[in-house]
Amino acid sequence: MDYNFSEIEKRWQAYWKENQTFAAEENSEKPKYYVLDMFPYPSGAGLHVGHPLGYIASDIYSRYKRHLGFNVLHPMGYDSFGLPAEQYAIQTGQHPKITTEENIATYRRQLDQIGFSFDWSREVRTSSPEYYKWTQWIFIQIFNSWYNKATDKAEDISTLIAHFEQHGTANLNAHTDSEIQFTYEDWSFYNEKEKADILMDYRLAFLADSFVNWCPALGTVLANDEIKDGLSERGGHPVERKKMQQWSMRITAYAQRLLDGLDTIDWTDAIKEIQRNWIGKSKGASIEFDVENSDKKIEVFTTRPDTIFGVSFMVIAPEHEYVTELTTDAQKEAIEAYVKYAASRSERERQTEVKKITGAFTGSYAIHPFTGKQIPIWIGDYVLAGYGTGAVMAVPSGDQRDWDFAKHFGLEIPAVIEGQNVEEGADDNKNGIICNSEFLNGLPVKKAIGAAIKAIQEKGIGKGQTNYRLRDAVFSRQRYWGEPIPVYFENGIAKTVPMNELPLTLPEVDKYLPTEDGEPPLARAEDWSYKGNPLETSTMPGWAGSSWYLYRYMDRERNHGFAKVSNLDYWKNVDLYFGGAEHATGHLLYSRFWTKFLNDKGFIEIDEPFQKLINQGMIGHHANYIFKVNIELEVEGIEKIAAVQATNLFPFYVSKEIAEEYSKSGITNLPDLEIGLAKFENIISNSIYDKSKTSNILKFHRFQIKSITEVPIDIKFVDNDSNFLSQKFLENSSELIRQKHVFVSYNNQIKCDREDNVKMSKSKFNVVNPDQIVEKYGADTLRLYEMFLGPLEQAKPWDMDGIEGVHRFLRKFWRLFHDKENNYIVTNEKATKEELKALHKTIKKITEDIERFSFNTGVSAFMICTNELTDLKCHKKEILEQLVVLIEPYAPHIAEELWNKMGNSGSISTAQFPKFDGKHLIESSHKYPVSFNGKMRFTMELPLDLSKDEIEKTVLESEDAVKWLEGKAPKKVIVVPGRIVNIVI
RNA sequence: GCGGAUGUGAUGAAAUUGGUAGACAUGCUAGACUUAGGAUCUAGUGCUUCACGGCGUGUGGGUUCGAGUCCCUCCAUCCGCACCA
Repeated sequence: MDYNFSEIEKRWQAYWKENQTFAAEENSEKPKYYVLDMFPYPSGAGLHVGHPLGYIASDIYSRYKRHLGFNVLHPMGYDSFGLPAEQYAIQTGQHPKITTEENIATYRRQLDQIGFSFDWSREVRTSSPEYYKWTQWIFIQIFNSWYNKATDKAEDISTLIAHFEQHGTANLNAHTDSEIQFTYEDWSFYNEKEKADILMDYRLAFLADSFVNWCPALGTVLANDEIKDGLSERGGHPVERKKMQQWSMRITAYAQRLLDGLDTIDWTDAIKEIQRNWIGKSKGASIEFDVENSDKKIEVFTTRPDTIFGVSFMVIAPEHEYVTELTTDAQKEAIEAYVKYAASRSERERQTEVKKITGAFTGSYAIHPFTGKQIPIWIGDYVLAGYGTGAVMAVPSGDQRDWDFAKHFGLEIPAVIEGQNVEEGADDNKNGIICNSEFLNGLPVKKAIGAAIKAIQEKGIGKGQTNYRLRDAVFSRQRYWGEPIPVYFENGIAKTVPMNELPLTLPEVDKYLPTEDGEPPLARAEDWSYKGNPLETSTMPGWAGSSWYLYRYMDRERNHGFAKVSNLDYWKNVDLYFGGAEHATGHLLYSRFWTKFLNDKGFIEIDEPFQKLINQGMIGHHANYIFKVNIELEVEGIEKIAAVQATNLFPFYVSKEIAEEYSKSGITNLPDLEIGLAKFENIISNSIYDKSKTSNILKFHRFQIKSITEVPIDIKFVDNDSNFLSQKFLENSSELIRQKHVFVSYNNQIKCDREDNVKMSKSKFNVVNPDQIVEKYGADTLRLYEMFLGPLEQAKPWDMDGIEGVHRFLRKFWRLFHDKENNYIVTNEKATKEELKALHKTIKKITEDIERFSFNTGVSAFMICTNELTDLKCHKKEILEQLVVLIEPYAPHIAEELWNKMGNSGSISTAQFPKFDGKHLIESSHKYPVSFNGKMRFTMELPLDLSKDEIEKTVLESEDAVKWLEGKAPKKVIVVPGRIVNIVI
């Protein structure tokens, strides 16, 4: 073979490993450059072709920076706590630690064979006690801190205690949920528990009640996306909104700084906008409404206090603390039913299904603060409890959701903006003039807002206020496979495990499930206590470990706290960060929060973790589905068998066509029972199903289809063109068939449904693994191909169609150095003008493309250059040596090989990057496109030193121009020297 | 619903400041070499037309000598929305 990539790649990968080629230097004089990839969760499916996309891009940039003389830090690790390993543990009993280690080993092998220039001496794993010791340490730091708004910083809790001891809450400007005011004397009389409770309202990591999606049957809390139609995705159990005591992080204290920081970092506007929205700063007013015959006041926040005269009712969340009290006896039944219904709906559903308008009247009335009118108080699930005050003053003329609610329940819609047609819908634009609003009449909206706030303040019923949509982040997880929270409870008081006893390691448990009482899995551990006091049983969320890992990489010695101070000072923050945009509001916000916190406490100098961010697009792939028919059987002589049981007993799968046919038949009794039966017989005659064991079951006389569910099926079992389930799969004993699943088909063929461009995941069985590609074409081809697919930031489907072309290119590149017999043919001849032009054009293009992260056009540039040099029959070292350095970031293995063949020793990785010299590109003439009325008609080669007038004259006199002018005189001629000529006729 | 993005040949795409639309690949067609081709090489390939030409960057409009690029309208698709990571 001419270009023996597998031998070359293995050799150089071994060389890099042996020589620690890519280890970042300690105590370097060079300028630093820190390139980081979001570390992967090591899933059981292994690395798929989507993962390396970002890694290749970051690797190209890292290698490029090394050529420019930077000390590059380019590490990799694993975000190795997470649900999938825990799910697997629940199913199989295998410790997640073992699963995770196996998966990491696979990832490492796969990463190594792609030839990344990672500094593996700094690897981190969030699940290793050595690492999470410091995650726990940071948690304790946060727990022992409060936010002083006066200094606009997190401070040690001791300064707060000192303030309480001297002044009580007087002159305190803290970020807190507490409204309790007390004097220093009060404080001195509080007992330990009372003090602890007060401090808890100030701590940045704190215990509080939060709403969660509780699934009683599973005994666990579910994520929004684990819930489908109010039922758990796994098992289909009911889920309810429930208040539970949870650890939370007071990220809201940082809302303004998180907002301001966005202006200092180089991220895309899209991501910044998402974060701005998430933080959701809004200016408006908080207003308290009195309630008739009650001393309760309902507090609302509105951005439109100017529309206060448009309020015709109030809506409070079904979970609002006053619901019970506000409900009159007459409405009791309705309200209770509605509260129960609302609890069954997920927050997502409540936000999404806006057309489904539901609510109930409490029977109570609030009093309008200005008009004194009665305002009915409703509950409605479009108002979310965890959001703002959990109550809104409804202005149906100004807010579409309020308008929909009013229409649905026949409530009044008073107009407050001149010219408003309240029958058509709400009008939320801020350009109108206020009317029907007493003292606000005639004011434009923007002025009215100020006037309304002033009036509200004067009346003492509220004040102007800035609100943030951002909520405190729930930090507890009722799971096993996460960092234990280093807290124990002594007489009900939360205390942290002493620093010198960290890490608090995960205990062994008999099962990875919650206890019978619904306690998290850690409660199963024997003696899960600290000095006789119970330890916290919830664990930390996935974002804990990933919020600070960038600092751990800076210190390879792992011997100096969470990271060595001198190294923190040298590396500062990540210069260039690669990762998916899906982390926009999770990881990317939380790590900014922790960085600001660590900065406040003086542990680090920097304020933002990631200076520049690149979001690589997702690589999707098609997924295939078949349809599982869930039936209810009536077996001869026996009672009806329930749906779930029948399905398990006799599950069958059908193609999309049959599923649709079944769906159309109303999912009741099948009209063509015989046909249905015949299909079963057909299967049996095809011996897909064990006949001997089914004879009894088949004696049913009726079956009902209860539902049809889509089930993903491994793409490797499905023919790519026809979407038929492969014959092999049907014939051979597969896993599904071993479980006695039946496939109903026509002519023994099952056509699967196909969905294109789906995110690759183990659960969809559509993962494309890079291993076979590397084996067949080599890592350099994979690297180039992934870059060649399209713009890095754009989502794109994976297909293998173009990979041959990229591979052919590398072989063509190889042939610039070798003849047909694979003899090395590079010469020391002097390069020609054309050859230098081809090279420098490429140097310019490649440099610009890397700088703007346009790697796909970079690959094209290499192809063009190689094509040109091949045509020029150029085999000259003067040209090729530079070209090899140029291509090294993209295709490092072949570059190392050729670099050494050309007589260089050692690695190419720090060779100087070629410098562009414009003198090779200077042209003496330009091929001018000549347009008539903007349409290009012909081109004309003209010297570049001609003046505008000379160009115009020459062009107009040309034969082509005369033909196109058709004897008419041009109205206007536009000449842009060096570019175009446009003639207007 | 709210928020963010994307629409260009048969396909992945290119066109960096408004200046020759479709570079570079894939696929396809024809040819060469070959016992053979899933190897290699050559030519062609936006649509339409015998041709001259006409039409072409999701839709409709606007600005401009000139628009894929700027402005407005509508449509379609994808992504995120707080316990997936």
